[in-house]
This record gives sequence, structure tokens and C-alpha cells, in this order.
Amino acid sequence: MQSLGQGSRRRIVDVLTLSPPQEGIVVKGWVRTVRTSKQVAFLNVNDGSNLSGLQVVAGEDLENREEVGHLTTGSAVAITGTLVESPAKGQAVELRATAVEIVGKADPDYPLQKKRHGFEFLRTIAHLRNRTNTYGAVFRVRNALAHATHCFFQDRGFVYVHTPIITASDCEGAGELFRVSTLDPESPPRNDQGQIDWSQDFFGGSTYLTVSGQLDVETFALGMSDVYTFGPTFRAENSHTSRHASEFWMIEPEMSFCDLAGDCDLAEAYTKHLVTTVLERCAEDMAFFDERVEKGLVERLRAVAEASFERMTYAEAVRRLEGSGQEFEYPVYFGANLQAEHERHLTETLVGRPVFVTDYPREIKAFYMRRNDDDRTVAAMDLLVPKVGELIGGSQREERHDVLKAAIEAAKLPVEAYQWYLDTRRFGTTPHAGFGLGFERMVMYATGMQNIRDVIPFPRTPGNCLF
RNA sequence: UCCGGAGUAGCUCAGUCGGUAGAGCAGGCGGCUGUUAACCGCCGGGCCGGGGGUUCGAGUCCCUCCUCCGGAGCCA
Repeated sequence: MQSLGQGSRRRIVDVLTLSPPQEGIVVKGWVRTVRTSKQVAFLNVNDGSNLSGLQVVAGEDLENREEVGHLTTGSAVAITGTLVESPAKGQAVELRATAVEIVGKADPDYPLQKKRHGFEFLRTIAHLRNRTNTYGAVFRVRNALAHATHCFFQDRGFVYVHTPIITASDCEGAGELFRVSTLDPESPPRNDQGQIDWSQDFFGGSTYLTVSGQLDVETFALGMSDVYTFGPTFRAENSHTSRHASEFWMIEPEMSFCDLAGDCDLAEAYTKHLVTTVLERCAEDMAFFDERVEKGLVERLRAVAEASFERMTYAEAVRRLEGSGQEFEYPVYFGANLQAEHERHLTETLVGRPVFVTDYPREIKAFYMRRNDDDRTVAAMDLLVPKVGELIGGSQREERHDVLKAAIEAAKLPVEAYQWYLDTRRFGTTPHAGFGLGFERMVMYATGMQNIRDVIPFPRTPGNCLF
């Protein structure tokens, strides 16, 4: 039996690097366009390995030339032929077909056409949209960013920790949770007071989908030094914005024996590594985004790769914003959470490049952030970047047992549920720090795409869980 | 959840003052000396988001609901 593995075909991106002529080349992919004239038919075939695809020429001598000329967009084909220099403009080489096997025809109602579609429509056919120029490029870049993430941390000796998806506690009070339950919703068991008795649920108590792997990964840092987690995260927030999804991916590194400045150093190096890698590895796709999605994108990213990021305290940021003369919808004052409009103005206008804002008032930050000596701020940092706003949020963690316990109590969280977390502060605690990066935010930043639903393969948002 | 905008052919859209529903692309058929979002000709294609109202008459005006988009909040 003949094998149909990868060995029997070549990726188009690789074929394009060969110097013609080359006989006996086999490519397989999907037809993007068909142009037919009396003698010749031209197919643009794309296998997802690059943006431009390969021009295939079906000449008169081809046995099934008639059938090939009637191929519809979206059909799957396997082509054997000779790679030759192209006599026409538009491409350097083309594949002169000696055989075209029609592997899978596309019905005439194939929804993708040889023209621009709106992103809104393409979201309704998320199972097919990876076959378009834009989404193919998005998902190649997304892949490159994921790979670059692992390379960056692995090269620095970080251990990849798979933190759990199902959790028992509302980790940090970060947003609404999705409950995980196997109880019968029609008739759940009830206690004496008539309330649902969650102790009879699958795990013997209430469980939820994770909103952050941070607390779990912290415990690994306090034993394995440098670690990171990279996985799906879930928020049941009813947000209708272009920047929020109910299911998204998050990268959370955590380092022991590290302070806030070291945390910023890592965040800056990581961001630059991602940007540099994607410019190098996805040059064709990035040029496409630069031309069709956001003019000046490549230049903007290059500047990020070379700039040194500004660092300023929250207090200074507030002073700069107050003194900027800019009118804001929401007032700026010490103690206020920086609004999206403030963050954008700071990084885009006042600083003009990425900026770390550090040392926020402790009232507006999470309980686990380390209290500063001034007693009113915590060792938190946000990385703000032009166009997107907050890209990374991190902090040095509170390593002092009693201070942490008091913070949990002050936040009105159940101390019992955090006993395991507090344990790490009793058994060899160390200063440690980490941050979280919403992966889709990074993909948006790198591609210039404006909507989170267009950078994740199958977006989940309130009221929408198709595919 | 709040504020704003939009729903017309498979897609992208036009539709004047309220008076019989339009184009381009896609699809089908044919033509064309190697095309580049090819080009030329012909053909098929509509619950004008749903419901209610005003009117002799509603895609168009009013009410209501739904969905989508943008922004805000929440956050990543």
C-alpha cells in the first residue's frame, strides 16, 4: 500500500526556494483562483505553508485539461509537474503540470471568493477562513509567536509547567468564573437550607475553569526557580469588546530570587524576542499586514525591537498625565485606576514607545502583590504599548507570610482555601516575581489585527460558541 | 451591563421625496494567443433581520424585539 505521508509531497514554501528547472515536483493544496483561456488554465494553489501560493499551469497536453479548467475555488488538488521560470510577470517560478489529480472538489456554493470579504462574514465561517490570505497569515504568525515563546523561555532554562485547567478556587478574584459541574441541572442535590449541595458534585466541592495559572505556577517557582505556564484561560465576563474573549491563552513566567526590576527586564527581553522573531520568520506575512492591515506596522515593530522601554512609577505617570493638558473622559488622580484612554495617551503621546508603569496604589491591585515600604503602593508593573495599551501585567509577589495572610483577609478571601499557597511562604520563602501576557493581545500587536476574534482559531465570546 | 451604529441576492454594497428590487463579484453556460482580484457575452438567484403600527401604498416613517459591529466598564 502506498503511503500518503508528508514524504510524497513538498511544501510550496520550500518549492519556491528551488532553482528551476526541477522535474517531478509534487505539491498538494487547495485551489485559490482559476483563470482559463482556450489553451491554458492557471491555478493558484495554496497549501498553507506561505501567503502567495504557487502558480500552476495546465496546458493543452494535460489529459484532463478540460476538467481542470472547470475546477472551482476551494478544491483540493495534487499536482505533479516541472518547476520552471515563469515567462510572465507576477511570479518568478511556476509549476508546469504533467498531472493534476482532483482530490476533493469544492461544491459551487463554496463561500470564499476571489475577492475581499469582511471579517464579520469570515467569522461566521471560522472553519474555512484559514484558507484566506489574512487568516492564513494570522495563524502562521500566531504559530511563530507560540514557538518563539517556548524557545525564549527554554533557552533561559525555564521549566514549562502545565498548570490545571480545572480549579477549586477563584484564584485571585480575577473576573467571573465558569462553573464545572456534573450535577443534574434539572434536580441538583440540595442541603437542609434548600441550597444546592456542591459537596456532592464530581470533585466533592465547587470547581471552575481556571482564570489564571499564576498561584499554581508560583509554587513551582518556589522549588524549580524559573518556570512558566502557557495555556488556555477562561473568563465568564459579559464583555462585548474587540479585546476580550471568554477563552484565551495566557503566558505566565515566574522567577524566584527576583524583584520587580528583574521582572521588567524579562518582560522587555521577551517582548523584543517575539517581535524580532516574527519579523524574521514571517517576513512575507508581515509585509502583507503592513500593506493591507496596518500601514507602518513593520516599522513600528522594528522600533520596539530596538528601543529601550521607558520605566516610570504610577505616581510619576499620574503627574505626567495631569500635567499634559489633555482632556480625559475620566479624571486622573493618585489612587485612580488608569483608564484605557490614559494608558494610550501615556504610551503613544507622552512617551512614544513602550513604557513600564510600576508601583501602583495597593487598593487597586491584587492581594498577592508585594507591599512596598511606603505602605501605600505595591511592586506591580504594567507594560503599556502604543496601539494596544496594556500588553503585560506583572508584579513582585508578597513573600512575607504574615503580610500575605493579612492581605488575603483584607481582600475578604477565605484564608483556608489559600493554605497551600501560604505554605510556600513558611517553607523557604524567597522574593519572586512574574507576569502574565494575554497571547491574543500579542498576536494582535504583532499583526495589527484589531479584533481578538480574528486572531484565535475559534473564538468564544458571550453568546457565541460555534464550531 | 451602558452609549452609539448597522442588518437589502452566496459576498460587498447602492436604493433619491413613501410609488412595481439594483450593481459588482461569486455560481452556471459560452467566448478569448500566457492569465495575475484576468477579460467579454448570456442565464439563474430576494421573508429588504423578526413582530406590530401609520398609510391608498413601507426596503424607506414610528414602536418593539433579535443579531452583529464600534466604544465604555471589567480585564488579559
